[in-house]
Amino acid sequence: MQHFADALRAAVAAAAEVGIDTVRLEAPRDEKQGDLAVPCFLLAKARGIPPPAMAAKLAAAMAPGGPQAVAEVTASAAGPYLNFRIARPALAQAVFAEIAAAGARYGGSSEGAGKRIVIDFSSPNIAKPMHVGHIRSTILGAALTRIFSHLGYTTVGINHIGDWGAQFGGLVVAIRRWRGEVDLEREPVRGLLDLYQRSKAAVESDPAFHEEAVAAYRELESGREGPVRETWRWVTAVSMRGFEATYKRLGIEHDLVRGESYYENLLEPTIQRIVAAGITEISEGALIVQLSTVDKGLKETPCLLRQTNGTTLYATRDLAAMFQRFEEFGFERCLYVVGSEQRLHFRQLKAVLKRLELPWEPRVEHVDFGLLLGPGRVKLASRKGAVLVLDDLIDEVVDEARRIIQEKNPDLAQADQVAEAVGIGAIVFNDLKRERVKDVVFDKSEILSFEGETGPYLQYTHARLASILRKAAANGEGTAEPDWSVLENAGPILMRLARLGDVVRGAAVRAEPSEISNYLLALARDLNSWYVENRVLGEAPGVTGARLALIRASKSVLGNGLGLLGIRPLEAM
RNA sequence: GCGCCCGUAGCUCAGCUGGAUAGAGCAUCCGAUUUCUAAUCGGACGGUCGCAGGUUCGAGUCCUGCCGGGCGCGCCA
Repeated sequence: MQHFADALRAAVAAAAEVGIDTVRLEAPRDEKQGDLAVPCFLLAKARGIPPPAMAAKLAAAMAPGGPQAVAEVTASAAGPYLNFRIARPALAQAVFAEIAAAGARYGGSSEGAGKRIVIDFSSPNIAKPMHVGHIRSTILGAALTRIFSHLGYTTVGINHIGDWGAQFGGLVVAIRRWRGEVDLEREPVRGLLDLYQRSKAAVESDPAFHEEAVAAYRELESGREGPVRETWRWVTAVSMRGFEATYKRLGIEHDLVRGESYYENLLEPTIQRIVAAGITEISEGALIVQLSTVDKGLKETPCLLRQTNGTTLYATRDLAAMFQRFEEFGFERCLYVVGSEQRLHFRQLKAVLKRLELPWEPRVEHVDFGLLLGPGRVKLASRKGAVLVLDDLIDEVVDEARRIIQEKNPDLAQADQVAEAVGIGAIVFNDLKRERVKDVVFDKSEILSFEGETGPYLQYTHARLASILRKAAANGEGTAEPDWSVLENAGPILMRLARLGDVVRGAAVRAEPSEISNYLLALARDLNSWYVENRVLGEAPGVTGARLALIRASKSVLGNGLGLLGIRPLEAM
């Protein structure tokens, strides 16, 4: 397919006598206008003729037998536009050949070979179960990891779990005092959550508890082995086991699990390094870096590295982690998949890197995303009260999927596995279908609906394509020489199939998986409409052959795209 | 007050680096199943692209101002 685009640009450049870079090839809004088009405004200006005249002149030059004719392509002028239509048989064969040759790699490339992308995602806090507030980072980060891998990058997914901080002093004390009151054996995660919440309250209301909590945290920070550290380790291990189970369900893996505690010993060297650079100052007893010289917007918000009481802060730990990551991985990009409420924080970190004059500062990116809102657009706060545990949500959606399968396809084999995949597909797609920056209103009824622009819709489309292929194989159909002329009406699908690589690349550049989601929705819509009108099986052998080739290629592309998002393509549902 | 983000159909959103009559899904209404899975498909209804200027041959897209909503703003993470 690419060779058509290249040939067309070259031909237009030659016919218009301009440099190839001034020729912009784009997809017309309306398919009827053509497969590709060149608006002739700029070309006309360069040559001093009116745009419609330019378009007409180019169309003539590119007519069959003309000096710049491109094989299999018809050029026509429509006002100031030059439209191209690629002959369907040639287009179909080129696209299908590419898809078949690349297989699971289709849509990918090797452009990232030898380059590393660090992706910090999910990063839940220990002692609490993962709740719905964590799904965005988790699902976005996992999708980005797959997208970059598909483009040949070496990805390093890091789970920066929150396993450090003063709150663990309180938790340790709560465990010490009340461990007999909750079931830490059978339901350790829920038990810990209970104790965690009680410790939060106790720290505020009970001065004695507060004092003990502070002492416990100091003990933890000291690095000494002992009961406090042992308890903390146990909490970490229990929590991680819970997270791992959820990740496994979602098909998500991290390459490294490095909590905040990992950087414990790097904090002082990090501070020393920044102090040595001479950019720090003491303000109101705290060690800070002024940022206004590199970012005017940060005039009133310097970066705090050390509190008056001597302890470090969030920013200190993140800076330590950034330095460490750059030294260890020499990343091409380092992505932080973290909510947009932390924009200021990351802007500050980048400003510190700028003040240090580190050339790799632009490679650090905050891949931010909008808020998760509850019904009525109120913020779904994790600290107060009832939050929806992620596993419970998954269970609920999977149950609904199972119910619908029972209703629509009671004879389906392996219905439980399919229900799991459909339920998870619904949740994952719900989080990837909109632009990252958009807030997500957590609407359970929407997640439980499997109609319209949903993961199950895409999986259903895929399953139907699979079903047609299965039946064709069983009938021994599709072996005849395809009659490509019957794909005359499949132009939009063919052009779309050809575009996956561009879409994946764009999604990577902008760290925006929704671009793939929207592409897949459009592809599925095209396909569902198409095969209603174009019967595949039982037609003349050449007709069936050509249509089967389209189905096969489409299934492959749809499957690849779903895989990138983290949704299982299903053979039946 | 300052900084940043968002503002397209009743609701939720697409609209690629500005380009040809602004597109989907949901909701509402009508229709399609003797044939490849109706978790589908077709049709109808529905839009001064927040407002006002500006740049441009051309602006939903770029610039400025305003309005509305949200997030954040030194010793939490």
